[in-house]
Amino acid sequence: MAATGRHRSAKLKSLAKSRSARLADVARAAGVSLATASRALAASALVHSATSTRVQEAARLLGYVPHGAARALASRRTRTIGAVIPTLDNPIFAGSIQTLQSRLARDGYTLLLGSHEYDLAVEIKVVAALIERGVDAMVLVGLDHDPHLFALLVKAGIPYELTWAVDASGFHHCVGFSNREAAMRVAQHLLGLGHRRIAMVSGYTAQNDRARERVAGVREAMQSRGLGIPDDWVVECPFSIRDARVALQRLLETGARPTAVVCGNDILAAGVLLEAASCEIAVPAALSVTGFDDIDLAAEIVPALTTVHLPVVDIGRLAAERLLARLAGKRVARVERVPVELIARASTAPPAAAARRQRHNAKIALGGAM
Amino acid sequence: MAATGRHRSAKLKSLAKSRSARLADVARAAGVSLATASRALAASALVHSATSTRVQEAARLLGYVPHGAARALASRRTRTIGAVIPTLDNPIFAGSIQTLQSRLARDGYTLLLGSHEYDLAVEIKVVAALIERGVDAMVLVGLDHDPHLFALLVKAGIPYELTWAVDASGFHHCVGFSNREAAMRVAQHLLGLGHRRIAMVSGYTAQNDRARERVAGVREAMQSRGLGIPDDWVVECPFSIRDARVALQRLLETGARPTAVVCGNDILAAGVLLEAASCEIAVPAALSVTGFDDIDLAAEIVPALTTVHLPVVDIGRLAAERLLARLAGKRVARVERVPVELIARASTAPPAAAARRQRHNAKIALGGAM
DNA sequence: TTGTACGCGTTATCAA
DNA sequence: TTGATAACGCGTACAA
Repeated sequence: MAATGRHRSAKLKSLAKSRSARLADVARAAGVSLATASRALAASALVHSATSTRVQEAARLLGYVPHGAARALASRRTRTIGAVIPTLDNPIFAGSIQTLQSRLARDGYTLLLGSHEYDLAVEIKVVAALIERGVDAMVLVGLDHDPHLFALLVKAGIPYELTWAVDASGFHHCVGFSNREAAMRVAQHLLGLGHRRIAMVSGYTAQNDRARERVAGVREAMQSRGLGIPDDWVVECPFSIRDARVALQRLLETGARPTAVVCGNDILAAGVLLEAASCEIAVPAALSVTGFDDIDLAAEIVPALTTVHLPVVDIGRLAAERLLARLAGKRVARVERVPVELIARASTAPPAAAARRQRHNAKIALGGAM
Repeated sequence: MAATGRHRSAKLKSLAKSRSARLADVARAAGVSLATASRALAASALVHSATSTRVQEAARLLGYVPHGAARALASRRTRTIGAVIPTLDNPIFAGSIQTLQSRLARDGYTLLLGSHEYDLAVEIKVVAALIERGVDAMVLVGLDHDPHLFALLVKAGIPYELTWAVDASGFHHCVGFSNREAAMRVAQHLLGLGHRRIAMVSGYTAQNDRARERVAGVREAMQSRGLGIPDDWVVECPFSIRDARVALQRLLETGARPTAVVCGNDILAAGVLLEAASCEIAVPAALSVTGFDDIDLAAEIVPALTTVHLPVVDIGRLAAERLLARLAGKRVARVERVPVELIARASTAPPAAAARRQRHNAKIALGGAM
């Protein structure tokens, strides 16, 4: 119906009721210049409070909504932050993105989301797309990335935070923890219980530093006791309950049976627990099982899962706050470590042999001392 | 180091090696005008293929990245789509967002994500923020929204799709299914098994049409058999395993015990199953339990959960494709229904009394007929 | 098929 | 404290 911009008559324009108001309309209504209107709405201190309220009022009356693209073009920032994660199909990433998004929204920032399903070739394309969208900053997961990815970010002058891991070199800004040390603690817990025959069910380690470091951590803890893990006792599979069940089957087919299975995350551990149950392998009596992440299910499943608690919410919040601080020109420590904690629950116990030995020793002790 | 825009000398500018290339640079390098360069990169048919390749090459050499904001300002579209969901802390939303995002990315669109944690007052603010960001279209969940929300979208001329439900009035574009009918099917399954005493554990229904319709569906199915549900047999709680456990406890405290519990989703059902196990209530012998959604866990938990399978991936994909089609000027059916399916697994069985009766009848039948 | 020139709606600079 | 005006980088109607 109404003319839509090709006709430039001021009178027509004021009649085209559907055209949404822009800053010029607000300025005219408030009887000030464009510049003053802009400053008033930006809550700049340089404007007289009377004019400021007049402008605010005019904006409210006209239902003025700033035009993001125009603002971005002029100010050279979009108030938009990109996050690229492996997948949303994992409660820890979903939870941390959730927090990231709410925290950013509080400061007027919006989250642009991308995911790559554990394919780093996809990841760099997603990153490029977000850069083109003009994100002011970016959140990534882990240390493994396409070699050109950081060059892209640096060239575009985009600050970024790596999450869920810490960069040993201290070169990248990051907020996370040492996956290796956390995994070592899991292994030490099992070693302390008397386990010597430990197997693993892990996610694919090829393009995933977190998974790789968790395997390395278990290996390292065992090596320091002169122990090792046979290659066919480290089974890699996708992060799903079903795949983990198959993985346990493969593990059990290797002949010799482990007394404990360390899993790369709680999803895998849930699969191992369920498969053990359906094979009538008692957990923890005949097999100890550990997870990683401490998702909700871990505490509720039977038997409750021994796992490593990760501060999912803190990671999202800290990533947001560190980026907001940096965008505001503040300095932050390059590396921010968050605490992780081993939660010992019912899925781990001394191995059967050790349990017998312990009972035996206890009897002797009782008989001797008392 | 280098001058950063305050100095406008062309010579200085060409020396400031870090300034990223813009279209003018590409055009100059290729020896064409701005317009031709623009068209060549837009893969317009109007350009000679030789010039086109020349421009592409120049762009590649210069590492040219289009400026999203400038492009958006000139073209009046951002190639960005907003999605606002209740929470990512639910595998069905996470999964469907995942698909939505990948499908959009395939067509060069990026996803702007917001969530509101089941608070519609928050939702409308998030929507307003996305509109200001200039999203070309929007995806929402369900039918319950702030009354002003649609006005906002219409005024901004933004197409949208409602998901996970169908609008009975046929007014809104939507892709989903009837939550009421799906819930009726669950109830009919239980009624068919012989259950008459059915209770419910539901999410909060106040601002959530999906939850409300599921409760209504069960009530409707029972009423058509002259049955009902006492008010204290419909317990509402947050969507978490822990809260569902508490809900079942409250249900059992009401004195009379139901023979079946219909849960608003699989998370709640998992909580009910786990709590029943820890109370030594045999499922399904002493209590039947149903879920809704068919998340991964449903098929794996013991006993495997009878639930309604929802096509999570299809909903995300269809929402994306319908929106892309509409943005391309094509027409799509206002309402797109996706099929849902009752999956009967091990968590449901005839109630104990009915089971006794059935065995009894079977004996008589055997004795009489053979 | 290509080029010219204007407009997109803001912010920021500079002068008043 | 305010105003005039020049960017910001690109798309596209129109002319050539």
